[in-house]
Amino acid sequence: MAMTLAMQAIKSRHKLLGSTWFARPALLLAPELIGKILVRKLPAGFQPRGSFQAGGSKPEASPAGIFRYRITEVEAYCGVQDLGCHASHGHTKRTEIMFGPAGYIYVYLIYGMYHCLNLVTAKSGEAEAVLIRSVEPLFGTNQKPVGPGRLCRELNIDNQLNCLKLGRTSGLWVEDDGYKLKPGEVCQSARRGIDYAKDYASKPWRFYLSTSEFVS
DNA sequence: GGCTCGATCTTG
DNA sequence: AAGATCGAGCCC
Repeated sequence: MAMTLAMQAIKSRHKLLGSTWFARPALLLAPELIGKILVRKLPAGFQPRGSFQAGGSKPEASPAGIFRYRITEVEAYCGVQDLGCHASHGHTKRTEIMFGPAGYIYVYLIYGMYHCLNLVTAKSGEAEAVLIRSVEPLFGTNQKPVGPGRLCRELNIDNQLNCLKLGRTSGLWVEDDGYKLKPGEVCQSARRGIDYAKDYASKPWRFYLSTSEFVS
């Protein structure tokens, strides 16, 4: 399919968000990630399982293999003092990436069968990250990649991406297309699945788009 | 080396 | 409501 002028215009407005953008506290960054675009470049032959060409039933054949998703739900994990954060146990092999500079990918295996995608934020030594919980596909699809485990399965995200830097090289990055949220559209709640985190379990550090169906 | 448990999802 | 499934973290 030929690239139209309108498509190019929209594409050129997309701004790749780099390390500097991510080098802020997770609590500030998490709500700002809502409405941004998660971009996944899949290897040749791979594609999201439910994708299809708009108006048809055939799988989408994107030559570039690039798929975009609006981020609809995230959680902030805020360093060693946050008992819900993996880094609360200090420097370990698994959490070392969180102590590093912002803009890196932290993927871990959960329950032996699912992966969770996190983006490292804040400055080196702070061990903060944002968990991407749900996204809304910006292309035709039958799948609803709702929930962190299903999201990673849909986007083919696993340990191979762990510790890589966000960007075209790793095949995973974040863009800002200028999409503006309405005031009050981002809601907050307690984070999921961290009952063990004592007084941090009830912190309202989950952020989600109240107007989206793509929320877990 | 062995034990425990989890930032989940599916099935019944 | 419970099972799948495996590696990190921790304690021998």
